[in-house]
Amino acid sequence: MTLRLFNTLSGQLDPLAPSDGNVLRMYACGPTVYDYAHIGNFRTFLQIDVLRRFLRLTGIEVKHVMNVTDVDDRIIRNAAEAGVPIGAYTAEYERAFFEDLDWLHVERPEQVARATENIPRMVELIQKLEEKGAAYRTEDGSWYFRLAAFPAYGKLSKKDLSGMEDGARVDVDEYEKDSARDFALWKAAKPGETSWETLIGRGRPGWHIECSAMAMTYLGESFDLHAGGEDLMFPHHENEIAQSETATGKQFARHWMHVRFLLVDGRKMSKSEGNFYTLRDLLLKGYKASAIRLALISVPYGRQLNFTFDGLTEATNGIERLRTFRARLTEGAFAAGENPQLREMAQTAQQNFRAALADDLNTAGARAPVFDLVRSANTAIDQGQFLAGDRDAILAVLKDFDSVFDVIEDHDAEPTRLALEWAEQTGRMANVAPELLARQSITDEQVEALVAERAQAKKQRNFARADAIRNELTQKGILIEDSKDGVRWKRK
RNA sequence: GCACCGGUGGCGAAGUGGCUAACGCGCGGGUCUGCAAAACCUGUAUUCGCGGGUUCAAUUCCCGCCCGGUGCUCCA
Repeated sequence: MTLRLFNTLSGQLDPLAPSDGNVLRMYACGPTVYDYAHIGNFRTFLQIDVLRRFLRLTGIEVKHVMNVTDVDDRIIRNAAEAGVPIGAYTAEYERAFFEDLDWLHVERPEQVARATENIPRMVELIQKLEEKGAAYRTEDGSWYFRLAAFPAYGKLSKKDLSGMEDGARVDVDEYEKDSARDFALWKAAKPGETSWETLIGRGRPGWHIECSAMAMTYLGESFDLHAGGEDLMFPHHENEIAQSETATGKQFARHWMHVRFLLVDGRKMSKSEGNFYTLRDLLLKGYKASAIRLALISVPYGRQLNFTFDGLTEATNGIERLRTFRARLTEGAFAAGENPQLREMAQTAQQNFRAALADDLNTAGARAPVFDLVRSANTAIDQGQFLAGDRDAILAVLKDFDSVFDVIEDHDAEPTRLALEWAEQTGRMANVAPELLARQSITDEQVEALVAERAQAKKQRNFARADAIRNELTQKGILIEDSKDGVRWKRK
C-alpha cells in the first residue's frame, strides 16, 4: 500500500516511495536549542514520527536526518546573558529536547546533525555558490545569496517575487546587499561572538545554509522528502532550494511535507508570543504523555489543530478505552474455537486503518476502524461469542495501531516521574498539580494491600468497609474495577 | 491589501454528487453489579456557516457573502 502524501512542491497528492527503491531518504528541520521546546514544536515532530512509523509499517526503510541548530542569534544572545559559552548553553536544551522526544515516544532520527559540527560543509557550499556567481561577499565580511541567480525562486511557496521592486518598501542599503531580498549565507564575526575561522573568513553560518549543507552531506544532492513546520516553507525552505539547486544543478528534495500549526484556544502559539506550553508544563499538570501524544496526532498533519485541555482529557479517556479493552483480551478466559465473523472484522479493520493512513496520513480516519473493532469485539465478549482463537487476530490490529499511534502500551509512569524529578531539581514544584501529587503519594504495593483488604471485606459482605477503601483509593486517583476475572485497578 | 486553509451534532473530527452523514469524548435512558467501575444496548445533526447557481439529485461542484485561522518578517 503506497502512501500518497500531499507534496507542497507539486501542489497535489504524490506517491511517496524511495527513489532508489531501497531506503527512503528524508530530512526534517529540527529544533533551535535555545529554550525548552513547546507542544507546537512537538506536533510537528510527532506528525513526522507518524510518517516514519507508517512507512516502516508498510515495509519501507527510512533514513531520517534531523538537524539541531546550535548556533544562531538567539543562542548567542541568551548564552551571553547567561555568561556561558554557547556549547554549554545549548547542551542543556538539546538534552531536554531529546528527553522530551523520548517521553512522547517519538522515534529518534537515524542521523542527528549539529550545525556547529558541520561548518566545513557549509563553507564548501558557499564557495561553490561563489564559483557559480550566486554568492558574494560584502564589505563587513558577510556572504549573501544572489537571488537573481535562481529564477525558479518561489516555486515551493508559490510566490511570484518578480513584481517586487527593490527599494520600494525595503531598505536596500542595509547590510550593503545587492538586492534587498538576497539572504545571508554567512554572517561576519562580531566582537565577542562565537565564530569560526574559515576559508571564506571569520564568522558563522546563516540558518538556511545549515540545512542545505547537512541534508546533502547525509542524504546526497537529491533525496526523497523534506519535512518541517508550515512556517518554514517561506523563506527557509525556499532558500534551501535556491542554494542547493543552484550549487548542484539538480533537484534538491522531490517531495515536501509541511505540518500545519497548532493553535492554543484558537490563537497561534509561538515562543515570541509567549503563550506556549512545554511538554513538562502539561506533565506537571497531571496529563499523561500518551494523552498528549494522541491529542497532537489525532488531527491530520495537514490541518490546523486547536489545542485545548478538553482535547487532552478526551484523548486520555480514549486511550483508557483501548487499554481496558486490550487488558480484557489478554486477561480474559475464552472458550476454545474461532468466530469467523470476528476474524473478518479484524481484517477489514486492519485494511481500513492502513488505507486511511495511506491517504495523506489521515490519522483521524485511521482511528475509526480500530474503535469500531473494539466495540464489535466487546459486544462479542459480552455475549459469550468471543472465542480463544479470535484473540490473536484482534491483538494484531491493536499492534498495527500502536506501531503508529503508540499509546495503548502504557509507558506513562516514567515521563511523569522524570518530570517531577526535574521540577524538584529546578525549583518548579509550585507548578505541580495537587492531584498529581496525591496520585504519587501511594505506591503500587500500598494499593495492592488495600485492594486485597477490600476484597476480603467484600467476601464478608462488609460493604461499608469495602466502599470506604474504594473511596480512599479514588481520592488518590486509583480506579477499581471488579470483574469476573478478578479485581483490576489503574491509576487515573 | 494579497495568498492559502477551514466553518459538519454539546465538543473534537472523518467523509461523500444519490444507500440509515464515520469514529472519539460528553450527556440522558436501560442491561449487568451489593453499590460502583468496565462493557454492552439505546437516544442524542430531518442535517453539514449564509445566499444563489449547475444537476434528475449537493453537505459534497461553481459564484458571492459572512466568520475563524495562517502566511507575506524570526518562528515547528
